[in-house]
Amino acid sequence: MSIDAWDEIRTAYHVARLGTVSGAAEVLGVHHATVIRHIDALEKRLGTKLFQRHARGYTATEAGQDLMQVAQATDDQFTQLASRLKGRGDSVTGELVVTSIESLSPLLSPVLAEFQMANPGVTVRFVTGDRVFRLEYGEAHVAIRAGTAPNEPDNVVQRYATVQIALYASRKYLGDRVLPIPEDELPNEKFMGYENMDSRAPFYRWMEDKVPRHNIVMRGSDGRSLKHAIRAGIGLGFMQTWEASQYEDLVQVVEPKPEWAAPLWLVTHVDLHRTAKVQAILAHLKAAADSWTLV
Amino acid sequence: MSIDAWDEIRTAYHVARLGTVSGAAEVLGVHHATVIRHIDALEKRLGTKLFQRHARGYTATEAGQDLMQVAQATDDQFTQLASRLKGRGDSVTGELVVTSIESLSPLLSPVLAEFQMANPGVTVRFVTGDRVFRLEYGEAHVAIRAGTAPNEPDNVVQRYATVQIALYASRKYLGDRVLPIPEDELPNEKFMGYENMDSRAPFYRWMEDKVPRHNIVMRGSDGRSLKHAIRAGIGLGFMQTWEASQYEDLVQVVEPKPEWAAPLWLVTHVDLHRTAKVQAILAHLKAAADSWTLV
DNA sequence: ACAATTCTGTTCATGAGTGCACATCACAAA
DNA sequence: TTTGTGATGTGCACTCATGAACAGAATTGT
Repeated sequence: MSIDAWDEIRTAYHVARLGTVSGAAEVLGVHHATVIRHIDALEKRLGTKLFQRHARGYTATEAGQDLMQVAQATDDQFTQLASRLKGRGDSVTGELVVTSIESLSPLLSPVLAEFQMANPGVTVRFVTGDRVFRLEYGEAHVAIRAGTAPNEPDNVVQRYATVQIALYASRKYLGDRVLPIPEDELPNEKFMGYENMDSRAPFYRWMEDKVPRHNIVMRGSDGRSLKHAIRAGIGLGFMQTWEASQYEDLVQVVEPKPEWAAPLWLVTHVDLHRTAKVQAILAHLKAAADSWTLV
Repeated sequence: MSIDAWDEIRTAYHVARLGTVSGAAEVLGVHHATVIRHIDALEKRLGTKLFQRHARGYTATEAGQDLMQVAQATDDQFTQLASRLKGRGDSVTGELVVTSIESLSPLLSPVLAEFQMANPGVTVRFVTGDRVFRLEYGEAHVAIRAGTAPNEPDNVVQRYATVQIALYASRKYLGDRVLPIPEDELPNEKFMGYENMDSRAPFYRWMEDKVPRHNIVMRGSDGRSLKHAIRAGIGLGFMQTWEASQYEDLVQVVEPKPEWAAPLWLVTHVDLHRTAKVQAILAHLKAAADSWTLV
């Protein structure tokens, strides 16, 4: 059975500490009648006299002194807690959880690593997965979403960068073909796509639209395996321009189309958005985006 | 700067523990609106978000988890305190401070020692002194007072035993005198008295009245030295009958007079009177008095 | 797909707790 | 002795925190 009158204990603590009801009332910022009532209620609740009353003030009994010691410790702990929380709100320390779809991982990882090195006090956790991590359940501080603008309530959404998408193939696949390949001949090429058909990404809808089923020769569930397949020369596949540019053996078969481009969104929960830590990572992400050449 | 909203912390603790406002409200026995208000107020006070709100409930942020740990410890300590105080009210343990005038020390000491052996958990402190120890300042649990009935407020006074006083002398002083000495010849004898003249004890007023100054040959500040002086044969002196009867060499010169008798009073502070410890010592003192043969 | 349940969040009337004023008492100083 | 100060204690008016009711939203069960 726990005590459900912490404020009364706090009142009793100050009375025991100062020795008088009036003094405690002044410190607590309440009327001395309130202090007396708190003491009476607490003694009734505990079934023990905590103080001996006399005209010069209240002196604590053994029980009262015991309570004072416990309350003293509590007061110290609460004070420490308060300063700790105040400091935490203004400084970037502790855990920082960032989530995004898996395909943005190679883009974001170095930025996050950079952020961690700039803020040694913070532990960055970068979680990716097929399921959407929900900010409102505290699963992450920041989410980088792609596609249509998310409009969940209680989430603050900011426009971020835009990822350009183009069609790539390896030199091995192309051989000595002349580029560019005319657009109306593209459906005859072999393609690769994602495992889950319900991907609403515009470039995949373009592919499902234009390319006959039998020419989609491979599907993968993650971007890494698709990338390897393209480089192995199985066929054409969509890639982000910045990622493809890192590989010498990949050739841009079709230039990025505006309708393929995927907008990115920075999403944070409203309860965490104003904290220094979240603001810091947002600023860092934006600064990194400025140095990107995605177009 | 300490926190002055312990109840709000308690509320937040239960919210963090249970995960929902409704659940916390039920445990706390308050309306869920109250819980929401407490959380909002506490977050505003601390300047930090403690929870992320969503339709399924509240999940604690890092700050909230920190608070929960501290509050958990506090709750444990308060629970322990409560059970400790409850036990203390019903059991006779800890310190027991008894005060009386110094002259009652030989009468009470063995009784208190007996009480301590019957209650091993208690530490008896028997304080005597010329100054009156005040119960209302918590200086003692029980006082044994002599003389006129004390009527301090907030003190509960009970009639105790009556100490009989008589005039004694040693055989050495009396020699082969025939007893009793006629009352009108008593002023010619040598007397001993207390140092402080303002003693309002009736037998001393009798002495100051009847005996001329030059026959009061010695004054002492404590009973022990007077007792030794009487046994050494310096003169006559007042003693309590029960104490004098323990010494073979002392002779009762004048029988105890009713007007010399000193009534004893058991005095306790009203705030402590109902505790088991005080009740136990009072019962023990009364039982000891029943076995006395003071008359 | 729809209903039921279970949360949060807000508004408004009410009552418990608070503040005020005054009485009382004890101690100290003039 | 008297006066002044500073403490506890108590009745009364009032305010603020609380509780009730309702609305909205999301999840769960059928």
